[in-house]
Amino acid sequence: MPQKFRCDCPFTSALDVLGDKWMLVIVKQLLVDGMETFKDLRASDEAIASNILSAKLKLLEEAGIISKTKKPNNKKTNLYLLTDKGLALTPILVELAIWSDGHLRDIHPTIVNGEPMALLRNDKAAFATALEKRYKEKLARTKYIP
Amino acid sequence: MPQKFRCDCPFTSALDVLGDKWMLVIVKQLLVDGMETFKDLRASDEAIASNILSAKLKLLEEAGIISKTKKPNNKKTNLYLLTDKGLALTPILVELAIWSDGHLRDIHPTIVNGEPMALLRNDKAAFATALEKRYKEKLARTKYIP
DNA sequence: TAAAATTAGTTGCATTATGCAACCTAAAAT
DNA sequence: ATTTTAGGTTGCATAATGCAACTAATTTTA
Repeated sequence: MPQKFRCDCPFTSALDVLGDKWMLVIVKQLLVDGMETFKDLRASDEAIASNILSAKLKLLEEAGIISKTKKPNNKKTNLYLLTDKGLALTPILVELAIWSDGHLRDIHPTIVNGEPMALLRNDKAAFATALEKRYKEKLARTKYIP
Repeated sequence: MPQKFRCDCPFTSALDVLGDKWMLVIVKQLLVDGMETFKDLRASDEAIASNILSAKLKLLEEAGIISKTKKPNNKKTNLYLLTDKGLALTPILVELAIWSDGHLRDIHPTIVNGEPMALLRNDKAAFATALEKRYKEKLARTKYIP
């Protein structure tokens, strides 16, 4: 079924696609945590159930945010990779992390706070660019079978 | 009940608070659309049900993103206003709109596309600053009864 | 000042989304 | 040839969201 949109507002429309508990988390796992298979995503700290993961991967693919392909020389393992449309979500993720860093530590003190967070605070545009660059290099290394 | 967090990831933690269909839409209505009362929010294009609105306003207040106060000289009408923590969500909203503008028009051609979108495209930081400045001026004009 | 309208909700019930545990199939590894 | 692994599906439980009707207090109107 096609995506439903509540109205013509650009803010709201993004949330019609992305506004749930899992969509952006999965994008983050692919972009930031280096995950690329169903198994990777299942085994994450976030602990998504396999039926939910399956459903969300379908939605992400329908939305054009990820593409599903096979690992080279392997008929079993699927690769889930971000498209350009999915990579373009990087600045949103970066802003989410900045807000967490600045405004969530009081109620969630164990949020990670190492070197990468210092980089993020220091120059968010550079942080986003670095994430995108790293991911594009990974794509270039991956023998991509569309 | 206190907020539950899935893990210590700053990306995921923001989504534990904000990742649903309504939280950021309500923040947008307050920040961008100039809404401030229960009635305003109900009457929006997004058409939220009153029980859901009621529940989400409670959550937003518990999270410290909005504060509830009374309209001056009026015992009936409640004002919902963004706190600093809520105003700090502006860059997230701006990035969501940029992504919609650039990547959602193919599947949702009626997304608004006027003068404000041109400003957004041209300088997103200035756009965010202008939104925050306008809101702070509005707060200054509002006789605030905390 | 009494009646009408407005604001800010609540309540009960239906539908949809998410979560859990068990299960299945095909491919890969042993 | 057998076992293990990857990528799911299925059935059922719980939680989130949606709809329509209703209420209570305040404010406006007559």
